[in-house]
Amino acid sequence: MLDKRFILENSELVQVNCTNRGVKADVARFVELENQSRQLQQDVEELSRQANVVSKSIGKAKDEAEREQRKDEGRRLREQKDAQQAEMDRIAAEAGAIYRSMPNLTHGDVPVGDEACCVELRRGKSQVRKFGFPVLDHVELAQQHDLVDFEGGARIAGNGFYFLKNEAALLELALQQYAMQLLVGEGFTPMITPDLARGEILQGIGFIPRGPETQIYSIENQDLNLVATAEITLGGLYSGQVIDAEQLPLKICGISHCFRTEAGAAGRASRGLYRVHQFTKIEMFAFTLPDQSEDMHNYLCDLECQLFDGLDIPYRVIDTATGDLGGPAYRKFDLEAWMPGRGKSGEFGEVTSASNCTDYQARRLNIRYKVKGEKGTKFAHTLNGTAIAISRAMIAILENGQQADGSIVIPEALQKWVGKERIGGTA
RNA sequence: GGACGGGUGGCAGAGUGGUCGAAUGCACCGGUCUUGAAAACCGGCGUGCCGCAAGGUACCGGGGGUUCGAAUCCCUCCCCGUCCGCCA
Repeated sequence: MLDKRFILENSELVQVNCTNRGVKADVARFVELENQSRQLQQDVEELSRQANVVSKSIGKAKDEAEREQRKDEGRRLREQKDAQQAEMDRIAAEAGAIYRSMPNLTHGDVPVGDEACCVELRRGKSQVRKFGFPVLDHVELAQQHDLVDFEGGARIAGNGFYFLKNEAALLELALQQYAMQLLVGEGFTPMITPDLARGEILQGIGFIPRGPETQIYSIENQDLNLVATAEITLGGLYSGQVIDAEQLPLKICGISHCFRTEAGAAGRASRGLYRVHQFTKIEMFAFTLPDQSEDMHNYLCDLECQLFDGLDIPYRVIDTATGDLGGPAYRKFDLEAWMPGRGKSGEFGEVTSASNCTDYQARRLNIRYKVKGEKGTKFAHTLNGTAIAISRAMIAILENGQQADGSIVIPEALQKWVGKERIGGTA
């Protein structure tokens, strides 16, 4: 959420930002309602004050008659207050709906426009390979080497679920180790998080549990939801907390399973492991002071590059355009890995994303920091970035590693955990 | 899952219907004393919102209720502890 005072003082700017980001929010209407609500708030407080004065005088009343008369007066004042309050609540509810729909502000360098306007910032170290043989996609490779059981997954949980098998199962664990080791070395606190979270936490991060549009699986009869990312649990971990400023920036990385209904998504682009209902993800999360978040954002992106360079996977980094940004993000960098088997002759496919959410999530989740010796508290900045989303990384590894003899070379960095250099072949 | 006991400021902990945003201690900040430090003493010290300010208002785990008035009484949910049951 944005700072309300900022919206009131910069309503045109906020309206333009909403438009750029493809959000229909009537900022002028919000300002009108907010001003009305504030006026009513003052009236309510004045009536409360009067009623409080009356209440306090009752204890000191000299006789029963006076007490009764004061009680009547108090009752009358509280009734007036309640009426004003009801009016205020009604207006505040309408204002709140608009307020909650407003996306975060946007970094000045972010390209304005839709997906086509996204800007490529850089490329990874590894070059896109030229294959001297017919390229297979990861589904075919997995079938050849018995790595993924899609039919079994469908039988027990439905389309979009799968069993990782043989080297693929070992690859998942290897990728977890690989990412966690690197991040721990960078000073991140490693965590394994709950896979379920309360609705309130999901909403604070910016997800909408339940309802017709939801991407979230929910537990029946309980306020629990399967998480779509560890961003939810890691960000939620500090909800309602006040952090000492000296402790910032705070860097944590967490492994969770991620569950997504992916309603409406289908087709060749989501074949195989690309768009699934469950996968494992290692996520980076950071809490920072406001003036640290931009550097942290670049740092998280650098780490993602380091991770994929270390796997010898070609990729490009994209500065996501305004129309493609989610509500909480101030700026978002995506890593798109080269997937040789994707599309007609290979395509880039999103494997990670790093977002700077500035104080947008912190305001919703009430995550603040306090500077020693200074009065009051301020909202921290939050950032999140994918370290490794296993299923997508798996696609890139299998497809980029395939050889003319049908074997698949395992990236050197993972070999010690998988226990071999290649999958299949004569070696 | 069942029974009981709890949830109060950074921490500990008093407060069971009004004079309570809340005693006291510790921690923290400023000062006196001291060559310096410690100790001692003096003063300050929660958060949000409205307001230039004075001040007002709200907040004692969350939500709702009773009452002129709720940290205090009632309902409900969440969490923590102890015991019992079950169990990787």
